[in-house]
Amino acid sequence: MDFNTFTALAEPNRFQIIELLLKGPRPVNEISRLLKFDQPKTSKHLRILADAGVVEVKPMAQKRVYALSPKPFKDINQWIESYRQIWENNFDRLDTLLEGMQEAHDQK
Amino acid sequence: MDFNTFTALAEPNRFQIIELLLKGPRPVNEISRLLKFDQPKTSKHLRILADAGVVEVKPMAQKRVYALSPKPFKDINQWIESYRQIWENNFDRLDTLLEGMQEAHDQK
DNA sequence: CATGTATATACGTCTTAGTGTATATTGGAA
DNA sequence: TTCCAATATACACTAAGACGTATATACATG
Repeated sequence: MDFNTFTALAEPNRFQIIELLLKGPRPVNEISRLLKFDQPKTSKHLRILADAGVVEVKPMAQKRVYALSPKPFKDINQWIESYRQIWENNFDRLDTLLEGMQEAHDQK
Repeated sequence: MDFNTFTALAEPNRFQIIELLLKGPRPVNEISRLLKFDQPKTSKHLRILADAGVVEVKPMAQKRVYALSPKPFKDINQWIESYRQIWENNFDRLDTLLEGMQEAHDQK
């Protein structure tokens, strides 16, 4: 799991952008207008999202249309999925807890 | 969706802690030892994780055993799930793209 | 090629967050 | 109560990142 994805999501402004782009691709000026970000701010966060592989760009004339990339969503989904049995079980694995205590004891 | 969860996950050291705790609850000294973090560093990141609701503490004598909380996993799962149809479809919604362009045009 | 529109980047500033060291707190045992 | 083990916190320092302003680049059109 690549936590650049999480880094990208962990910033409020970027999260807003992502939630907006979930409705569909948008050019920069529209993202700016709808989220009330000035243009450089929008571009900079889009750059970070693009570097993290969260969004992709399609040039359309002078405009650059940004769209979400499915990969990070699939990554997160797979990560969550791979541990599903554990967290769906509410982590109440008392046995592993005791095992942990045992290791700590051995260390002394 | 609460991106405090993402903030908690987005830091490499904390992510390591989470991956360790996925194997089962652990007391602080064991987390320190296994991840080669000094003790204050471990405690501080655990504090952040606890504040974000990602981990829970159970005092056991002098030791404090940390365990993952299922809630953030369920939250992330639900978030991903709620948009599954969109990202599984690879976001290729050209119609919404055109709709976006239209809005931009209306603005002028 | 000159101009306007759309977007990206450079730069200085400020804030946030992580780190290491030292110290405080908590609980058990002698 | 005194001592030790385990953990938490305070503080000063540093680095990363976000912001606003100014400027550069890209493309279309006349």
